[in-house]
Amino acid sequence: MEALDALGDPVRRRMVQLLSHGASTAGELARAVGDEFSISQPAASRHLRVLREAELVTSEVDGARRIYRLQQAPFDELDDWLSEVRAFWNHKLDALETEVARGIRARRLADTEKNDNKETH
Amino acid sequence: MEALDALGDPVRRRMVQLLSHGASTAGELARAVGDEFSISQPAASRHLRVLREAELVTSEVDGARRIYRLQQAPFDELDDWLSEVRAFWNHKLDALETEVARGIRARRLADTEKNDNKETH
DNA sequence: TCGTTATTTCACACTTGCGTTATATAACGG
DNA sequence: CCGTTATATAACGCAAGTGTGAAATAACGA
Repeated sequence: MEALDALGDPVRRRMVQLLSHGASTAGELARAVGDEFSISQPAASRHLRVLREAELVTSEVDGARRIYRLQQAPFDELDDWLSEVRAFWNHKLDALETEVARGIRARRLADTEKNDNKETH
Repeated sequence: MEALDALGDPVRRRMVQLLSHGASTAGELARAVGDEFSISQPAASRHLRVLREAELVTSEVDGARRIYRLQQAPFDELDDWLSEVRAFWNHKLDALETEVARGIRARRLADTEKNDNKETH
């Protein structure tokens, strides 16, 4: 799931989203994200490079411009990964509860939420 | 899709995957990823914090230990995002091709793949 | 109550990533 | 050919992320 590495950035996610509506040129993409995120053309170009290297997109030369297109495979993989992860919600009970259930449940209600919030913040 | 920010790290992805098999304690998770990625327990704890703050997991106090659990909502959102992106493969033609198709198609075959590889590397 | 176990936080070093401006390429339209 | 347009790369600064060891907390078990 190296695809997720590349998607860990809002600019690139936006580019992917834009590309999901159809192929686009580097320039169009750069202008779009440039407006939305206030970044320069070279910055956008760099993001495109990351997407290319992660093989989430391909670029095709058309004269002086490059046409970018989403690539299917990595998104299929991502979907598989997600499905695998999400599959567990079909279980009613999970591993740890089964193993060490005794002793845990008793103390739960008291300290759960508030403690969690305190330590997170 | 801030969830994707947190998932842009292999250690955290592994943790999520482990948690998808059922709840687990900070210690168990730390040992698991510690072995696989050779990182210390505090490092693992920090990753758990990121997951917590992204609300991909919740932690529950159980005496001296913390039980971590996957949270459903963010994964549902991720799934929605992915579906939206993937939806475009149902189209046969995309925006740019429709607009500027003339002149593009002609040159395609020649320089596509090799140019792309050269510039990517 | 004390040593141990579980986990987080702190302080800090180091690496990585992202943005910028300037510059290099290359194709276009006259 | 030349100026313009489209993109990518280079060089560099800065902020963010990640790792480490040490220390703070807190519950546990005897």
